[in-house]
Amino acid sequence: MRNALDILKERGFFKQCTDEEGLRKKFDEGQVTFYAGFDPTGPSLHIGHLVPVYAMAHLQKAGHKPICLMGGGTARIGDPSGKTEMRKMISYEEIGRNIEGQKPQLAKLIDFEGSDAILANNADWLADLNYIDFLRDIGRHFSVNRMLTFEAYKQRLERGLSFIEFNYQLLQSYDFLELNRRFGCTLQIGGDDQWGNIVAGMELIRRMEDGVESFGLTFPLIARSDGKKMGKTEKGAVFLNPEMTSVYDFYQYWRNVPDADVEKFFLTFTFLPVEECKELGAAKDQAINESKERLAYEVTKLLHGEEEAEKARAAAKAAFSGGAGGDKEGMPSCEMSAADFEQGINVLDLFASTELCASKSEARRLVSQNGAAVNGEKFSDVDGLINASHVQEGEIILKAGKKRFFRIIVK
RNA sequence: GGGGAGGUUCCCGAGCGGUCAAAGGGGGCAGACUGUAAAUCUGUUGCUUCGGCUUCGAAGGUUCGAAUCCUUCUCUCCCCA
Repeated sequence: MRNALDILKERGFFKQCTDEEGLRKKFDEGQVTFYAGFDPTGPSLHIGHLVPVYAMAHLQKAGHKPICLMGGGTARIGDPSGKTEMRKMISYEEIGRNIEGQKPQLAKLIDFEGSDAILANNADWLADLNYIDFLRDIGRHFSVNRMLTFEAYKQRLERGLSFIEFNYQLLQSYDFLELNRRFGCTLQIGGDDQWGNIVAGMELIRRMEDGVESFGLTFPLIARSDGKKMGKTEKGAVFLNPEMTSVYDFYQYWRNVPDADVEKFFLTFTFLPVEECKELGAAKDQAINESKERLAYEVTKLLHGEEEAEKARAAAKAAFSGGAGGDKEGMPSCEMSAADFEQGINVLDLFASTELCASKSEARRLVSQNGAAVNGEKFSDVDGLINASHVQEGEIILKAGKKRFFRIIVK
């Protein structure tokens, strides 16, 4: 079997490693237990959280043992790495709900059922820590001088850093130590912003466990070539929970990715062979456009299942190829009664009642700027009415701009 | 605890008694161009029954009139202890 390190490298999951040769050897020798941390500060993971999950999936496929560490304890504090603001504190109760929400999402990519993968929660050992004991046993191994040299803290020193956040590194290091003791975990992986915390954890293990060796590996932070934040849209993050981000929107996110990112996204977010990813990403013009359709389908299939992916693809095709034919099932929609259309409904009111427009003013703008369409026909009369004559085959398709569709099912 | 600087529309940031729904930039939306890409250009960007209505940390007050002045409260940042 190929060394897991090579797999990560060729798919773009490798930024730096504390001891590459040592880790390579370790991977060759047998199963390595590794972990990555997740912050249950929200009810659902979003696309931006996925990189570590994919990396874990690759390592698991290569025969290694993953531990997903939910930061049930640390979520109450907030990691200062890469952030300029202190995070809101949330209750244990909310954290518990968040963990329940995220678990099945992790399971889409990581196999918990038929394997020895572990889902841990650091609240188990952090929640009841004794402050004095912790300072004595753990705190004494940390040098403030040293911590202040870490990039994550340096930046925050200018903006302000609370003592609580300053302690994050100790807690994360302690996590690594605990996982090492409990499960023999010897490798921590994470985004490159975690480098400092990972290294600190390794050092703690070395000191407290009498020279036990551990490793750290980080992946590059995945950014979009257009500078937009990964997984963020105008509407906000693209979540994995279909109630927060519809499968259709999820699909559309990948469908609309910049050309320059296609190869990278295939490598990172699908399990297609490397060669194929490169080919798909190297395509030009119409061909790369088709690559994006494939990308959207593959990623949607992985995270929402084949059936949902088919629906989203069919809905997108139906919407973009002129409206006729195709399955519109996956398109955002609502139901209205036929009686509502007898008198006719003002276009502005209708658009404003859907997710296409947030207010009537916005609808007015849209219509007067010639951005609205009904059943594929431009509709620019602000005072126009939508009535029964617009109902075609029991539905009305509204369109805002070039690619936002909404389907009204008339009963 | 003492002193100072501030909180403006999605974000940054002007405004400092009327001409302010509030400059400018970013972002967003729409149009043109395209490939459901990028870049570019143009328009637009509080809500509205189009009469008005609600916004400038919160509550009061002064004024014909306040984002702009006064009082109290609150939050943030900085300096000193």
